[in-house]
Amino acid sequence: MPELPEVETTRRGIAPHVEGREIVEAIVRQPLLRVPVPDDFIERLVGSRIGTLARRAKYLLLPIEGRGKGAGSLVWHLGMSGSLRIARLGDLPKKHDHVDLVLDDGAILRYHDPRRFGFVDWLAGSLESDPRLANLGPEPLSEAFDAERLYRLSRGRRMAVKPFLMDNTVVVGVGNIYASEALFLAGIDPRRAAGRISLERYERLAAAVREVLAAAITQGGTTLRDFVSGTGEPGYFKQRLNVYGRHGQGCRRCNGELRLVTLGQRASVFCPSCQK
DNA sequence: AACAGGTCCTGCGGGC
DNA sequence: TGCCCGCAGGACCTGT
Repeated sequence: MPELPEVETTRRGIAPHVEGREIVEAIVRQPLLRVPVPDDFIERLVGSRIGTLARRAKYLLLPIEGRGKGAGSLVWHLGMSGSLRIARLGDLPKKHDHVDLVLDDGAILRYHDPRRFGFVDWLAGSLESDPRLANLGPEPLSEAFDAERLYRLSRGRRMAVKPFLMDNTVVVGVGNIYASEALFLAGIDPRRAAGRISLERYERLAAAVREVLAAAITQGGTTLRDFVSGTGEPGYFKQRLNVYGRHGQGCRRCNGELRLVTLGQRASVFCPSCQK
């Protein structure tokens, strides 16, 4: 479900409700997520306080200002179908509401994830000490991400540019929706070999990635089925999608029929006349 | 019944 | 031979 804009929307939505609050109760209804909820999850959290939320790639990071057992962070990933939102005492958990953190003002941070591809894990040390976070590429909205990087890392690579753009060691946070959209905006055929794209065209692609992610964050993310922000609202970027999910329909630029192909096991929609 | 927003692992083939 | 890389395919799970 969530790519970078949805995770960032979640972070912004829940932050005002959880930062600085003490966790008074932790409830784990289903510990078997992609990574099992740690055995000492509850004892680690109860009585601790939540610091300033951060995001790295599609991971949400919740600093835990621990007491006896020491400080650390929760690393929370929403997988394909996860969402974190604020509930109130008395809001009964629904099916697939796997984890609750009950806060000292009665708010509840509630994790919902039907497919259970997401997880919440405890990280005792620095972010670099977690292998999941250590080898990530740069944030797409940071200075470290630019065309020169895309160009350099792609030389000699025969894989299609779309899966290349979705490689977390190249740049983080770009999933199937926004990779498709950025390639449309840049006018690049998603099937083109990554190593055979010029620096000039990567300039357009890097700009398109930044543009589409920033616009999606502004719109509160993309809601395809069930994504909701931390406060329960859907995202409105779906109305702005040019290609994702629109195969068989007309291109918004040339009105030609959008085509569907599979690249790296993922559906990929593009306009054969606008994307070369 | 196929397909869905994401990672993680295995295995193969090729180059050194 | 052995090791590393790039890449493809499958696995994980439930809902529609």
